[in-house]
Amino acid sequence: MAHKRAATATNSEDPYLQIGEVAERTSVTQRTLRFYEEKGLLKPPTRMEGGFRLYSEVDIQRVEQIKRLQQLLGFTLAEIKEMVEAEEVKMQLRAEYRPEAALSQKKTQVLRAIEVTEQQYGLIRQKVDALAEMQSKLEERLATFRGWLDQIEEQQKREAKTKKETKVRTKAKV
Amino acid sequence: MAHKRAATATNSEDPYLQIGEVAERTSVTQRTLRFYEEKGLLKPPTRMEGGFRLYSEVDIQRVEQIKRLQQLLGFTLAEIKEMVEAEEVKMQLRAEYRPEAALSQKKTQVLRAIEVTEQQYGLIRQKVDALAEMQSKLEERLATFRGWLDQIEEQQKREAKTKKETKVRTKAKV
DNA sequence: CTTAACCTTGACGTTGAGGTAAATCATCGC
DNA sequence: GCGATGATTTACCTCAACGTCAAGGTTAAG
Repeated sequence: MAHKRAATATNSEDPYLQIGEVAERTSVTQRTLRFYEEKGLLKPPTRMEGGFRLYSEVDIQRVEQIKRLQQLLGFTLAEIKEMVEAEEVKMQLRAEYRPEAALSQKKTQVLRAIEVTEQQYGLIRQKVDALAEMQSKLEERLATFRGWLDQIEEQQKREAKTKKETKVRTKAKV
Repeated sequence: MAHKRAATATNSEDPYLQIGEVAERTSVTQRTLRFYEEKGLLKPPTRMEGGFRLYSEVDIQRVEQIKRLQQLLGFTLAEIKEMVEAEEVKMQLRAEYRPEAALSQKKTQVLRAIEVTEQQYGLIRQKVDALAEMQSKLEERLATFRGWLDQIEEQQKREAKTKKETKVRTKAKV
């Protein structure tokens, strides 16, 4: 909390971030960041002479992506690593996309990228489908419950009017 | 594999299943079944005198539900336990839904069930939304890649015709 | 009755995803 | 140059979600 070391450690171009800042901004611990690096989920960041890690905005994006994949979608870190590597392939592709390269070679790269992306797409679709099904089941349930509730409330009204005993007939498939 | 003990252990009404059968049919290990029981995810099944567990079809359904929640949605067993307990509430509700009960009491129960279900619904919606976003991003990507591919292929055709050197201009936002 | 195939409980092992602690080095403000 | 704060590594700890023996009881077939 004390002496805020400027976000830019070397006063060069990009605002480089130290591990503490990154941890704070992404809400993961420093340990986790090092762990991800260890496991190949984050590429080893540049360092300053002292050995301190210097992260970029891109790294932050990646951490956030990892968190989403993990928390919302339940991927394991191993799976995420694969996806991240695929991402890497795409990035490389983009970086190396120079007209000078042989066309056939570029074609191969693009094809590869398409393949990888399609695979990811398939995975996500599967999950979406499964979720959609659960969702509709829950909707059905809710409808049933609400129906019951209506009947009960109507029944209550009627009961308030006539003190006579009445039988409720509200049995439905849940 | 040898002497197939009949699926019905006691020759009473329902076809009760032993743990081995259940394991096979649900593709989880016996250990996992006992583990789930230990953790309260499966209610303790009935036993025969020897102590052998006797499962019902309902138990199988539940195991499959657990698997879906776990694998497709990345819920932890603890979370699943909560959901399963909520499910239990609903089942109880259904079972106890007799006209004899006080109306106000029934109303409370139904309200509770609705609340629980709505919470689950919200959880699922969150995930669906997040997934939908990733999905559309991937679609965008695929479109971009396919565009590149088209350009490359056209380029190749042109190159085949004229041996003249040509510069490709295909830089897009990924 | 024996025996193979199941089942029981229990205890310890493993893997994934980190947390915590200790000892040392680096930086910054002064 | 000093001291506080923060970073680095190394090492061990934890919790979840099972796997894997171990030691013995149960059941059906022959």
